[in-house]
Amino acid sequence: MDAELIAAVRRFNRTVTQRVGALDDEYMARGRPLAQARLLWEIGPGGAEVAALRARLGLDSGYLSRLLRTLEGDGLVTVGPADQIGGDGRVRAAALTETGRAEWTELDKRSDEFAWSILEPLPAHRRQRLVAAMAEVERLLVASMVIITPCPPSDPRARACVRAYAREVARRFDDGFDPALSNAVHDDELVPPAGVFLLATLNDEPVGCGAVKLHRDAPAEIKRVWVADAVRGLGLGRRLLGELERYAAERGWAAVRLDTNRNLTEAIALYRAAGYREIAPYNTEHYAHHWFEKCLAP
Amino acid sequence: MDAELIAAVRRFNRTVTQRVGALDDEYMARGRPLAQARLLWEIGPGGAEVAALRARLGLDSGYLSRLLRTLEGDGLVTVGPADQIGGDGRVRAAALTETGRAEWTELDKRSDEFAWSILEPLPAHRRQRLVAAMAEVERLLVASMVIITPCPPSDPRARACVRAYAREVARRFDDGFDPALSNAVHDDELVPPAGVFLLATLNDEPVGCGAVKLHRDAPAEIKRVWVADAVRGLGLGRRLLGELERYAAERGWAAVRLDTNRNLTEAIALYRAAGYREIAPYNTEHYAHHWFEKCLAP
DNA sequence: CCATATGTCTGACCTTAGTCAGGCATACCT
DNA sequence: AGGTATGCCTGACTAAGGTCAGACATATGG
Repeated sequence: MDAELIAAVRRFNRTVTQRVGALDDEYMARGRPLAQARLLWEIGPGGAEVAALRARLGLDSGYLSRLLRTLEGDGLVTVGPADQIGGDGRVRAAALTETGRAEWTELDKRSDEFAWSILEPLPAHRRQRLVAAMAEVERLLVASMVIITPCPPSDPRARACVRAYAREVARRFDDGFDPALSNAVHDDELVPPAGVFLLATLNDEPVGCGAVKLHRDAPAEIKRVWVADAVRGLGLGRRLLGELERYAAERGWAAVRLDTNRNLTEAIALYRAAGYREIAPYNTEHYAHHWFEKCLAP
Repeated sequence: MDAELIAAVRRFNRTVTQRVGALDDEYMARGRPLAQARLLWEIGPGGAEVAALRARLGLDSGYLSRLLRTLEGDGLVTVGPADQIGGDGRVRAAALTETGRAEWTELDKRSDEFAWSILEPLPAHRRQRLVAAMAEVERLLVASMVIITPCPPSDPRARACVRAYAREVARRFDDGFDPALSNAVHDDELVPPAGVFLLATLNDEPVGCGAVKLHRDAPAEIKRVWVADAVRGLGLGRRLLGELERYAAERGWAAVRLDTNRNLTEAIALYRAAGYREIAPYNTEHYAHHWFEKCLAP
């Protein structure tokens, strides 16, 4: 059965990604070297910083620089200091010239044409089905591309997640969210062996997090489970929860618990579905309305 | 609305074909140049003729030859005369050596691993959904990659289709199929301006056909609509029928008709669904039980 | 103000992918 | 038998993609 699933994925990789990918590249390139076309596309009408381009395209710094010089030579692009107020004087940004913008528009048009060439031979109802299936594949692949790793809570990406988490609860709690009123969590409580902070990333972008504190002589406590809007509904919350539970269980904790606010309804549903049962308050968290516990025994 | 469909296809191309395709290549290559890895894979444990490899991989004859020399030099492949009985002495075939077979097995394993790395992060029900959606995308993309073009009926690919058609009806008619008992169709009746033969190909492989005779002072007549097993259920029959009707309509014919055997139930269903109505016999075809006609007025 | 890190750039270099023209042997046609 | 087509091969060549070591200017931390 697993073998069948694997065979299906392989068939898909072969016929879809290889063939469609190659055709897409051809459409994109239109005579120009592919790397240049991709770069031009990535710069886009709004321009982009050189470092961002390097990260997005995964290119060597020297190689990218050379590609930019070529596009500059062809009059498609200008590279200059990225004059953001108070910005770093070393950082430079690429922008499209008039010609470059025209070229970009042409690429955009060709990309549309290619997409249409896939849809066009099909009757309307099959088009709908194809698009629906593509969207499903895309969503699930994105879900499978999310990577969860332990990460120090002081890491900038971890901080960004926690800030996003705070912003969200401030928006959703009935009375906003004032960190001073809430039980604080210190960084060192989320660093082994006291606990752990897990970061979820998609293409190196942080998209979710979760933490667990391993209390001495008490159940472990789960904190700060958060999932970015863009990747909700993909089961990431469930995965984070599972990883946190596993972390505690492997280190000998027999139960985990957590508190939550009544407005976080999806979170509450998630906890129930994951086998948590509601218990009496075990702390005095100002913003909590529900307390849950789950037994980790095997 | 069309724009939305196009946007969805573009998103799919970008995240799925680009990203997964690139990863797949990386897995495949494992240090070796990608072209070599692909070639090794394509040769396979059973070996392959050089010409077949060239066709499948779309490589230049000189380039392929050089790649084979490299693999030979690495002790992975042997190239020798393709000793099929009574075969062409110029044709040569590549086969894997012991080492080559081991390498091939390794590639196979890695391909499995890659597929599993996509499935693994997902819970079982999402895995099922992903595989189902992939299969759907694959089927519909295959459908959209079939190309229909006019083709002389004497073309070897056209002949192959007609032979496959004859084999199939011989198998399915109650009393077999003896061409001598059936109304013959001459090649020149299916060449413009007397008529046309349409060939459907998928990656240059013939996968279906259909023809129409433009009778003087009578409705056009559709013949030999056939679709290969591998691509049934993708709407190709309907597409062929549509193209044939269009061909006749554009040249001024107001109706098309055709005859068929009672055992070809899907064909009969197709004709009815496409707007054909059953009429009285208009010929004395020995194998026909039903006669259909469709009005082409706009 | 110094030492060190970072962002971008240039020059030198290499591999891979691919094209093209012609060569040689075998097959096919008349 | 001779002429032409075909299948595979070699040699010569080019472009594209990519790596690496520094150079240079601007931050950043003490």
